[in-house]
Formats: sequence, structure tokens, C-alpha cells
Amino acid sequence: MATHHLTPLHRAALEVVAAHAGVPLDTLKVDVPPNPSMGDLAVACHPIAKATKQNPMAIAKAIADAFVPTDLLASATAAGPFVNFRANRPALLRWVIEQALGNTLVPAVGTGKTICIDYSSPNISKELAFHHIRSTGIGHALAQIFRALDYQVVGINHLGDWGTTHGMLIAAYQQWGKEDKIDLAQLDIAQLNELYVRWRDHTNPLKHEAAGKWMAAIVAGGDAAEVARAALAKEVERCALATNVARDWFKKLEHGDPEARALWDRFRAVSWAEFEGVYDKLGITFELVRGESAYEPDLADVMAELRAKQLVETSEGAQVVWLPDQKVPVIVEKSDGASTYATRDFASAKYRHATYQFDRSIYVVDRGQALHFSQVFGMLEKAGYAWAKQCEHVTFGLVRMGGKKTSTRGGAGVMLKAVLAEAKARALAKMAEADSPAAQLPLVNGVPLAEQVGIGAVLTVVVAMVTGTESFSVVKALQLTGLVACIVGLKLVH
RNA sequence: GCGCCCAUAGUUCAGUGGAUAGAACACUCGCCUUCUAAGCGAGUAGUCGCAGGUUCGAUUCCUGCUGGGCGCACCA
Repeated sequence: MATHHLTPLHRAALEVVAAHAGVPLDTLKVDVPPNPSMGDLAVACHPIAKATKQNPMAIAKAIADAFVPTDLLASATAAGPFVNFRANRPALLRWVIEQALGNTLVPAVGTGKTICIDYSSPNISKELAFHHIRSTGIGHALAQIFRALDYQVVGINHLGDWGTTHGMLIAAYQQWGKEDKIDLAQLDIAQLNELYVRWRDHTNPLKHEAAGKWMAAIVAGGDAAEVARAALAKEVERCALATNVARDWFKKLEHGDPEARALWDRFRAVSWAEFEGVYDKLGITFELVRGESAYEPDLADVMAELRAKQLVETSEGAQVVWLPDQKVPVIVEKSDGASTYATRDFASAKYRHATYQFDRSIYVVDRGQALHFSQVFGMLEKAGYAWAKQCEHVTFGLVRMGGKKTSTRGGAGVMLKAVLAEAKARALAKMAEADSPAAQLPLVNGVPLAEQVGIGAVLTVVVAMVTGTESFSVVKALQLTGLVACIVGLKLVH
């Protein structure tokens, strides 16, 4: 047990037991008794019993009998193999108040250390879906905690603004933009999102209107099956061609094609304006907003480096890196020569280390990305960077609403804006219904109280649910009881 | 098929190598001079998935099994 973070009270209890038994401090630990009436702190004597081959109950009794009150400890009693201590309340309270006033209640364990935290990192050109609040909220909470511990925190928003997805958007705009009379000057994120979803459907053979009939016919067999099979094959081929069109657009973008670049710039600006509004509402901030595209100039160097270190092989036309104990290699360059996000994350990790000399670099990303991050960290290690061990992937599970996933891939996403609006509306209704005096308070920091309460509740619940199969509902979040109510209350005070 | 994660109260989730495993919601009862709601108080609630192992002691650590989630090369 790390003894350097102990409060004087904990240390005092440990010292009493350790001194009497003649064992080092760090072999013992302090617990809280199951019942407050038993005492404030408990030290178990089992480790001493093990070391000295004595009866733990006898040891505890001997220590309690020999106890002499100290500045901080008022009494000691033996309870089975435990020594239970009661604190000297006035002395303890004085200590707590002094620490609180001096703002030293939280140990400054991070002084002089830098920590990079990658969170939120949404994809440009898609609306912020509800699930984005997980990474955003957890990352921001971690950042605040590390700041309180006196770390220098670099909150990073690694925008997904590069890659084939953006080729898809350009392709979709080329395909439908004109006929739909999409005005680039008036473009909004909903339209971009729609283009994206439409393109994904456009390149998915199973989304063809006749796909259901074909599948049925194939299952039924006979001559009709042959016809259906041919039609499906044709559709698959068309989708493959369309997919290549998107890949080509991304390649053009990577090579600086002016038309591709201009569209991408516009899509990016529209998206960022939208994101900023939401972050503002949530009270989320970043030290660095740097998209994947910013690493594009580094990619050639990364490839050269990986090749120089003889890590790259050609496999099925793509450039790949094999990692130990992995059945599938990491693709660092696609067969058409375009980059992948593994390469870009490799470059961004190097950038972060070069720029901030971080002691830790944390990525707050859902656990579906676990393989990806283990690959990126693995490549860094294989490339000889010792600091790869200081990189960590902080995972969390998917958010479910009503038992369903909230992914945007299929276009059935739940929008973050909608959830926040609902939270606000419900908070407002709740206040009015309870005839609460709070409803009379018009603004807190210029924002309607209901909005603060609603957002606070949603953020708190979303950050609190870290493991397992989460299920979220706004109604639940707004059951302002217990912990949630306390935290929301604190948020309002600040 | 392979890999990673998870399994605790009716539900959603905490938690720990040690003493009686917790909270919220739900449910039941009571209080707030009438009813309802909100509020407050109390109560009921558990084979800690199953089976072995390590240990003085396992819900916690290890192995196997079962059940669920996610991921497995040119999306990010």
C-alpha cells in the first residue's frame, strides 16, 4: 500500500499498530469498520499474525490494551482480529478545515507532470450523436480530476477529419448535391449527415430496394433464383465501383486536388461551428483541437521510418506491419496508396510526445477500438519508442437507449442535441410540477436553470455508468436523487 | 473459429483478499389534519452465473465451463 498519500489520521493509526508489532508500516492497511459505532478506522492484524505466527485476536487485544491516546486518536478497541480506532474529532476537524482552506486536501501528486487526454474526437460531417457524450464527458471529468491533482493537462480533441469517410462525402455531394440544389453557403450539418447516410446506403447492396426480393428468390431456389443471383451480383459490383469512387476522392483530397479540398474545407467549417455550440452548452473545453488531417504531412516520414526499421511488409497489395501474437497485421497503407487511421494515430502519438513530453497519454475511446489502440501502441513499441508504455486506452461501453444501440452507421442515431433538449424540457416540467422555488430562478450564469440541471444530470449519469451493458434514459437521469442530485447541485453552485 | 470485455437485490449499477456485500429506482407500510402527486421515514429484497484451485480466509486472485456484449486488413 502506498503510504505517502495517507492522511495524518490514517498514518497515526498505522503507526500505532506497526510500532507495537514491530512490522513495517507498508505491510498493514487501514480500513473503515463496517459500522460507525465500532470506530472510525480499522487496522487488521492478519498480516502480523502471519509474520509472527501468533493469534490475530490476541495481537489486536494487546495493541488496544497498550494504546495511549495521541493528538489525533482518541481511543482504540479490539474487535476480533481488528484494532478499531476512534478519531479525536476536534483535532481531525481542525486538520480538515485547515487543509480545505489551504486547498491542500487533494494531494498534488501530479506536480511537474504532463498528461495528454484524447477525448470526444468526433467525426467531421456527422452530427454529434448521443454516444459522443460518453468520451466527451468521461474525458473532461478525467481532465478535471488530473488538474485537481496538479497535473498539467492537455485535453485533445482529435477530430476525425481525414480518411475515406471524407471521400464518401465528397462523392455523395458530387452525386446528389446539384440535383438536390444543396447550397454550399447555406450548408448545415443535418444535410451533411444525410449525405453520409445516403452514401452508405448507396454502396450497400443489401439496401437496394429489390434486395429483399432477391434474397427470398435465392432462398426459394429454381430459375428465379438464378435471375436474382445475377441481379444481386450486378448490384454488388455497382456498389464496389461506387465505393472506389469514394476512395478515389479521398486519394484526390490527400493529393491536394483543389475541388476536393474546397469541399472538405467547407464540410469541416460547418461541422466545427456545430460542435462548438454543443461543447459550449456542455461546458467542455480542450487545450488542443487538432484533426487527423494535421498529420497528413507527417505520413510520408512515418512510412519512411517504418520501412527503415524494416517493419513493413507487402500483403495482398497493402503495406502492413505484423505485431507479435497477432493473427492479422496492421494496415499502414492501403493498396491504393492512401493512408489509414493506424498510421495517422501513430503520427499523432509521436506528435504529442514531441510537443508535450507527456508522462501519460490517455485515449478515452469506446472499447470497440481496443484492438486498434493495442495495434498503435504495439507499433510504437516495435518502432523502439519506450514511451509507448505510457500510452493508455481508457475504455467504456456502448450507450443503449431502450435496449438498443445508438450508432450512426445505419442512420438511426439518437442525436445529442435532441437528448439535451429533452433533458431541459423535462427538468423544466419537473420544476414547474413540484412548484419548486428553483423554477423562479431565471438564469444561472446567463443560462436557464432548467438547462443547467438537465445537462448536469445527463452528463453525471453518463459519466457514472462506466462498465457493463449500460442503459440510459433521460427520465432516469432526471430522477434527481442521491448522488446525482448532489453532483448536479454542486455544478449549479459553481 | 480466434481475441478482448462482462456476469452482484425485481431493475440499473457500486464495491472489497477479511468482520453483517451497498446505493438508487421499483415494491410494501407509515408521516405530512381529506384524496392524488411530490416530499420525508421505515421495511422487504442476494446461492455475488456454475465447477474446481490458491489461501488461515475468495464475491474479490487463477483455471475450466455456461450465458451476454464487442472486435477480427484495405471505414474511422
